Amino acid sequence: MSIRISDVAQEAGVSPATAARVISNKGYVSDKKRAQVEQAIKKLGYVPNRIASSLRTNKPYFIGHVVEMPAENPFFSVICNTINETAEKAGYHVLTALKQGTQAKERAVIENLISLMVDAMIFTGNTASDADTIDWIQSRGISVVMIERPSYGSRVDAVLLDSYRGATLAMEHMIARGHREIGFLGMKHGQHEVEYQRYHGYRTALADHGLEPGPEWVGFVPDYTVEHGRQAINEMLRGGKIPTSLFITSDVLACGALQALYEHGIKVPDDLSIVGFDNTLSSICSPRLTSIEMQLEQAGAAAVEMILERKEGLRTGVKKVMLSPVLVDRGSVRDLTQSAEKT
Amino acid sequence: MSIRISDVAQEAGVSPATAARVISNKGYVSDKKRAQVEQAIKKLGYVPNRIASSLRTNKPYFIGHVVEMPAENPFFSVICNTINETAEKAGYHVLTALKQGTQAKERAVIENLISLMVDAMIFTGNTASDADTIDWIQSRGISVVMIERPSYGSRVDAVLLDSYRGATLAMEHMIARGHREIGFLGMKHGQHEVEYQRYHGYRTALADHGLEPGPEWVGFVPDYTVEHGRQAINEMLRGGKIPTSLFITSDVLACGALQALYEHGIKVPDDLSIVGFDNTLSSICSPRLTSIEMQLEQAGAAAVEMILERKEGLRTGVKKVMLSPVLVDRGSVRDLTQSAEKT
DNA sequence: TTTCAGTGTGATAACGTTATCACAATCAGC
DNA sequence: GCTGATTGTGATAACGTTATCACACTGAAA
Repeated sequence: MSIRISDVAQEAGVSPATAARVISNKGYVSDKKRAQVEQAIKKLGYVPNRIASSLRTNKPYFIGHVVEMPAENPFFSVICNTINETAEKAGYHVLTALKQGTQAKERAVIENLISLMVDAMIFTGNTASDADTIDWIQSRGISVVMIERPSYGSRVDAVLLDSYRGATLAMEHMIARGHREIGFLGMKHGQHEVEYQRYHGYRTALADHGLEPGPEWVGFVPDYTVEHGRQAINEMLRGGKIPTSLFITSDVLACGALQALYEHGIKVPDDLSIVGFDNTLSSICSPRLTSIEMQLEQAGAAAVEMILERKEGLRTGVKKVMLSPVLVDRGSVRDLTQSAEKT
Repeated sequence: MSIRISDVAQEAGVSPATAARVISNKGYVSDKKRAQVEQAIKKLGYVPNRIASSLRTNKPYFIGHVVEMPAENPFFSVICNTINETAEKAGYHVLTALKQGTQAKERAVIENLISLMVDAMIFTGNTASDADTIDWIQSRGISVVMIERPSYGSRVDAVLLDSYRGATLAMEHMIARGHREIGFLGMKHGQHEVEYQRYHGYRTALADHGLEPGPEWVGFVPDYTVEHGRQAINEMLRGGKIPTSLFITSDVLACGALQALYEHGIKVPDDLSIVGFDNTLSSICSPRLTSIEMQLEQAGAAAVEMILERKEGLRTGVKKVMLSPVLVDRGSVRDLTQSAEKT
């Protein structure tokens, strides 16, 4: 069924060793024999068997990627795409393992990847794995990179997205445009450091300007889904008085918010200004929203590059990369300073 | 570095063959030795090496998935998810290969998957590969399933989504609610059979009711993107008179359309009714749209099951599965018959 | 006691690749 | 014509697994 390197060698009238040298471009081969082998490869349609090669060399060129990918939220699929692209360029193949949340499940996924001999693993988003598991993986010579999972201390490489800075950018944007009544919609931050940073950035920015949010303008949801965003805003609207602007820490939530506002006939940005977060759906919804680009593409690429660095022996110490977010202005924040002049 | 089956055997005081029997649950092993081996596995943290196993058995339990996944359009990532899930349940691992469009690129991706010894390949969406390439893959004993790629005739298994029926459902929904002026926004259908079916369903439904669309109400875009949807509607609005409803053959396009309408202050469904297609973004946008659910989840699962059928020798002939779409009503079509009564 | 099926165990040889040898052959410099 | 480096080639042994033998041992039927 499958064509082996020895078939190629036979066809070309050389030894398997010589054929192997041609294929891997290593060692000395005369021009004549090289040409013979290349022709045989073409004729037989030979494709090297990477599985056998992996086994022999102990270098499968596999990177495992553990991630949860909700269909509704493109946040993670963006990272998936860049990881794949960057890895492919370096000759690695990405084994994406979609986990389902629980710790036991994640353990199974990790064992699966180990059984496939992965050179490295990337973990994206929230995890249930404890530090012992991470140690166990690393003890097998598998390098580990965490994306947006800051809680493992100094034992692993990590790519971090500066959520605090992101929140600050959003707030500065709104405050500079004259907003003083700024609401917040985000995710409950129990152990979620990242979520806390977004809220913390919000409160700090307000405090820096001597502002305090009305308590009815701050909402927390258990999860980033459209439906939660919708419900939260509906509840806020039931309260009566609304702020002049809202900082929403996820575009998915913001989409839900826009639905509720649409139903109530509240225009964005005329009646209410909004800044979203992560810049994933903000160019899809209507109206398009000003949002915080968290550099997801760079994050995926950076993770892969950190792995390559280690593989090539360029680095042994632990490295943390912190990416700086950028505000993408799509005009969903009304300029109150201008309109005040006009009236 | 890695713990081998022989290490487990030594720890348990048995031969590697016996340890292998315990691990693979095949052949006779006494309860006593089984217990010893199981304990040794636990103690050493042994994880079987699937690469070696694949090589030996010639059954890697890999399914390759060739697909293009634009970040903006969740259509394909939904299919990815179910393929992964279904395959994982059957003990297969999915190698997702993101292709970049050109024929040469797709060929490289296919060779890559062959080198990984995949048991089967799934192709989703438009491809550049010709029939020869598909024959070549199959000649290596690799089974092939096409999702939403109808043009290969009778040589390969395929999962088809009934676009014509989907269009019919959308049209019946609008016509039943009294709409007679129904516009169309879709993709150019050069060789794209699927796209043609959607347009064909639209025209046929109209004709069945003795209707003809105003020519300025029919738009074609080169690609399913938000921006194209937006531009197309902007152009339609420039024409002046608009229809009472629009059938848009992709939710991504519909999202762009909603942006244009929002900017012009045209309310959905009060001023204009819309039915979307594929039901991917229609619960995210505002307002939420009535859309045609194309059964993407079932499609992915069906593709995997067709592969399993073949592997288990339950089938040798070519099989085509046609999935029937369903309309999901989210109220984005105004009932003109009722409002006529009211006035 | 012999026979035979069933139960239990270990040695061994592959799967397709590649790293490491060993050994020629060539050619320059003395 | 000898040394030593460079160039070129093939045999061979692994990588970790598992399928196939071969060979025991048990208990029951003849």
